[in-house]
Amino acid sequence: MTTQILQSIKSIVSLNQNEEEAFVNILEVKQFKKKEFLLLEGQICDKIIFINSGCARIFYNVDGVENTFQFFFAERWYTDFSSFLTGQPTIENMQALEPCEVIQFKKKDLYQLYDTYPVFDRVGRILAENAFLSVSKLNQMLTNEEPEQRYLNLMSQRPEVVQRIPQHYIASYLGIKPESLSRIRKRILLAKER
Amino acid sequence: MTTQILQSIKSIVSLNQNEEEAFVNILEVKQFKKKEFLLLEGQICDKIIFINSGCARIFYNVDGVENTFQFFFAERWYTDFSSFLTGQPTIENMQALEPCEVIQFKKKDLYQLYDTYPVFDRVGRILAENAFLSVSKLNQMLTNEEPEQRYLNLMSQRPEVVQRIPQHYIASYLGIKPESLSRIRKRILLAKER
DNA sequence: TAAATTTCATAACCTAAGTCAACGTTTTTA
DNA sequence: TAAAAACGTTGACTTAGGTTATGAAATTTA
Repeated sequence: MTTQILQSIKSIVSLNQNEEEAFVNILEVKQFKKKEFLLLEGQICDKIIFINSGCARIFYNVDGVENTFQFFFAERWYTDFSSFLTGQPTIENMQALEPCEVIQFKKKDLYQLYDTYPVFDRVGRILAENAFLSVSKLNQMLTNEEPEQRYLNLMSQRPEVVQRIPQHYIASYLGIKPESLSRIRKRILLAKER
Repeated sequence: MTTQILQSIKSIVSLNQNEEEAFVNILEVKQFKKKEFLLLEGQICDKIIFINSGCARIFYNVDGVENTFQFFFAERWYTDFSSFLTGQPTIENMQALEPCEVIQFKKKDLYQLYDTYPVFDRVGRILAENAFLSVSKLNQMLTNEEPEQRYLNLMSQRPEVVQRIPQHYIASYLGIKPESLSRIRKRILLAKER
């Protein structure tokens, strides 16, 4: 159950037996059905989530319109770091798109680990840095790429998104309507045939 | 010269005299003329910049097209945290839009401070956290807002941008062409008249 | 301060995305 | 497994932004 998350941690730092046990002790395994919410806007995000299996999307809700901005698959870490840091309610929603098994742990337990085993400071810092790099990259794409180009890049760089995620969520991720994505796909198909 | 940056630091942590002197010792004051580059793509961003006066923009260069994604004024911190962390060359450009006086310090000097005075760990962490919050907010805007709405928000939330920054840079920040911003401004004006 | 450059606005036309509606297919659920 | 819901495509039409070109005003620079 905890094999994957331990492997992920150990790719960052090496843990001795005490440290590993202490870490495993704060872990909680949870199952979510399709469409269930792993995180709901308004909640305070006081946990860090690691996805064992399944996939989920993160979206903002603006006047009833859901703007998807990221997809997460197995082996990926997630927290709304803004809410996690500030203690303010989150405006992000995380929803299972397939049945999900996740491993999560609480902020307060992590902070206790920080105090007992300094090695976890480094884990926390690196997770935070990765979160930063991930959002920065997303912003780069949003700033520099048109929807059609983003879709082409998605196909080549993250094929599992195009294969596993329903198109209307991908459209939302690209900042366009499902009808427009449908047209883009048609354009791409026609271009290929020539 | 160093009054503003010290004040900014002291709003985060309190420093004793030794710590303050050690910090002031790593500071370097620099002047930039209008249009000069404080950071150029391809460089490794191994410094943190604090703006004393003037203003600057950050942009990506994509096939000769400059995509502006942030403006900085006095009292603001800047580093390309991605390049700073990874040691990879930056793809960000920082260009003075007005004559600028900045205070900067090097990564290696900061890391020495970390080792000597633990209080600076907290400074570094909080600057990093703020950097994250800032990119998250940008992501929110890019994901949730249309150019016209973003311009209206810019006018009310950051009037100094609209007042001091040439329109074609603002257009780029909004992800549109100067001609389109001109039309948006006209639309807003007409709407006001009614 | 005169010339050069930059900035901004506007017009005409083009293009991609939005909107609305219809319809067939796939998936979910009772 | 039958009915309901969700999903994806297409068409007709609208709209916002892109492109190209022109010119005036403001700012910079020599």
